[in-house]
Amino acid sequence: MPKSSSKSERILDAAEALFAIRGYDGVTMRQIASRAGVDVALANYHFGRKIDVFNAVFERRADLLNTSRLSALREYQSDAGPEGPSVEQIIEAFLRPLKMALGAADEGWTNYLALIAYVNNSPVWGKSMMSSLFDELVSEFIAALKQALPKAREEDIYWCYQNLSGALTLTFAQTGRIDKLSNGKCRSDDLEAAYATMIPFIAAGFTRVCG
Amino acid sequence: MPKSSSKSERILDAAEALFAIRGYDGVTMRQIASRAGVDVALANYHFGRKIDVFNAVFERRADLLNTSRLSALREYQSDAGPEGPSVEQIIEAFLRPLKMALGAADEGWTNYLALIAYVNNSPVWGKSMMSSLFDELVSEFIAALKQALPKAREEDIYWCYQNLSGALTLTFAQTGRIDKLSNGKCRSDDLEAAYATMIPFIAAGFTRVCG
DNA sequence: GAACAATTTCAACCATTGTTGAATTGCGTA
DNA sequence: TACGCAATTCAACAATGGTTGAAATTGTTC
Repeated sequence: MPKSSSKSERILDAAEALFAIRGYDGVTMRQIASRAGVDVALANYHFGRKIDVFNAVFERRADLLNTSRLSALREYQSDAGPEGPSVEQIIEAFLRPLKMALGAADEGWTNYLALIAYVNNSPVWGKSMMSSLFDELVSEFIAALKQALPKAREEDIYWCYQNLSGALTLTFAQTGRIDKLSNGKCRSDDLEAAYATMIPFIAAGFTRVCG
Repeated sequence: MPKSSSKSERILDAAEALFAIRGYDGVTMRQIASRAGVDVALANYHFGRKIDVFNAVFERRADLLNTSRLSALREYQSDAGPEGPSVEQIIEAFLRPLKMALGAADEGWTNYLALIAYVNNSPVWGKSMMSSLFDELVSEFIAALKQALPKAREEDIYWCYQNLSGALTLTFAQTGRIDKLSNGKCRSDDLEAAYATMIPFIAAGFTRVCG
């Protein structure tokens, strides 16, 4: 909420934070406006209808996230020989930008990732919204995984990717809340630990199923 | 929608199906009543406020699910020696009842699992609602995993469980929708395949991280 | 069958919602 | 300074939301 950012961006920030927590239908235009410190009608003026605000929020950071992930993958690819990067490296490239995003002081990225979790887990728009923005990138990673796991059946790779996607999604959704089960030993927002555990976990799964 | 079931149960069925797809705020009492073929006021009469309808739906099948999962685990435990069941067996016990539920002709269980996915992924009530109904059972499985992985650090087991939970959650959320990415090769509702892949995938992850 | 309770419907209330059109302000430019 | 356009606010509408009290129906008990 720095005063430097424009009102139109403050609206997106507010919408992002609210949608991420309460979902599309759990948020009203008035709540967004109130949090942004603007009039109710302003969101309509800038973006159109409520669903357009939601889409604007969802698309705002997508490109940045995609290029960030892709460049991490490309780095590994140019460092590797003709056999391409390892499974572990590919997974790490897929997760690294997110870790950095969560490490940032700005909590906007945290909210955005929680929003992605909400969308990805939503039976209604889940598939279509995610596909339109992230399929291209995901295909890139799938291709890299195929190369790293030449013996794998294609379906197995997709099922494994779904496991990866699910693990990520739940982690994003819960960042910032304390895990009761572990008596506070694991904080959901301790992304460092989650990240460190997830990479070998997922890589081992891929290797076992597709190796 | 068999006529045999009482109106109060028809309300729960309708609410279950709708909440699972559109979430709590995306469903109106009138939609529930309409789908159940009853008057709007009847849901209030039977259950109280809207949130109480939601809770009633969420709690209705929880016990059955818990006992089903637990008995699968107990079976493996009594068949195993003093070292207890293997990681793979424990995971399988955790998933098997769900597979059976999804194989049932009744689509009520499918809806219920999608609802669990919605709740578990919700930053708002996720942790608290899941804990109140499933923590006891999960602790049982965690204990079994500890025994099967004696060298594991406790936090690692919890982080691995979170990966398992996330993979499951996403699968439940998407049952019935077609996966675009794989060009229809993987149908999200092909639980047989998802199930077959997930067990070795998750087991390998646990073994690698906690072995 | 009468009395009584549980169930179900009917009708309506009031608060809130997304959205809009008109009015107001802010600001760069001729 | 006056004009023009974008940005912003104000006020309000029509629709829909959850909820409720009273009436009507059904079921149970004596």
